Amino acid sequence: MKAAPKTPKRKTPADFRKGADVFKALSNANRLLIVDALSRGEHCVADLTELVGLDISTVSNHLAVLRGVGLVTDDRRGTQVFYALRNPCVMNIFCCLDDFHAANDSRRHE
Amino acid sequence: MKAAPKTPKRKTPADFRKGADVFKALSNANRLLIVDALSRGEHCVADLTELVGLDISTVSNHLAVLRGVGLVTDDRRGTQVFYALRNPCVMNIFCCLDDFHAANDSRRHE
DNA sequence: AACGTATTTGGCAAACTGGCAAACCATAAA
DNA sequence: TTTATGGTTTGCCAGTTTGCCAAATACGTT
Repeated sequence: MKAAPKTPKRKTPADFRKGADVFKALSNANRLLIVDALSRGEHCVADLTELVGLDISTVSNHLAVLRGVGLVTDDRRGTQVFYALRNPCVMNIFCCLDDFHAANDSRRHE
Repeated sequence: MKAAPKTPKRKTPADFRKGADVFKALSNANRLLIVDALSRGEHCVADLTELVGLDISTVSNHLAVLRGVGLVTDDRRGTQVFYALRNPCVMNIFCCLDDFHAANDSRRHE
């Protein structure tokens, strides 16, 4: 059941702003590190804090940014909160990025 | 001839920084507008300037940002400079973004 | 109540933003 | 050479944002 693409192509200024916000959320190395970790499964905040090696409040803020644009979900279970990627598409973006860099790097020594 | 993936998975901090830079370049609505235009074919700076409706120097700066991370190429032909997407992958990222938003939006009214 | 886990808030220096204008560079035409 | 056209670079701006931490707060379990 595919959703009907009521707006086939034309993008509005709001669309671009929305897209820009998502990219901005991804424009930080530590947040990318977090997303990468989440791409391999859900993690609680403490885990992610250890991973990035910053204060837990800082990590919580990073997670809030990712949540703000809908990239991740939070699920409280007892005293812990587990984060996960909301959408596998994010992984695609990651793959695209890899391809992009690979292509550009190979182009370098032509 | 596929390039040998010497580094199959492990991402380094530098990788994340590099990725973050690309996303940062895409984290502006006007630049997104430009990329969208270029996704439909090359354009000279004057065209793009008319499209976004800003000073040509501003547009030139935006293009410099996109060039800086390798997203676009510039090709001088006479007195004009034509810009184009360096890599079709960028379009994939765009598509992913669309899917992402569509998925999130549909989730909104569940 | 006390503990463990996470979020919020406030503060900070540093970096960055997006835009314009003016000066500058490069090519083509007169 | 001069002039015109098309882009780029640089300087500048006020304002915003960044990323981080520490302290205060909230939530849940024991």
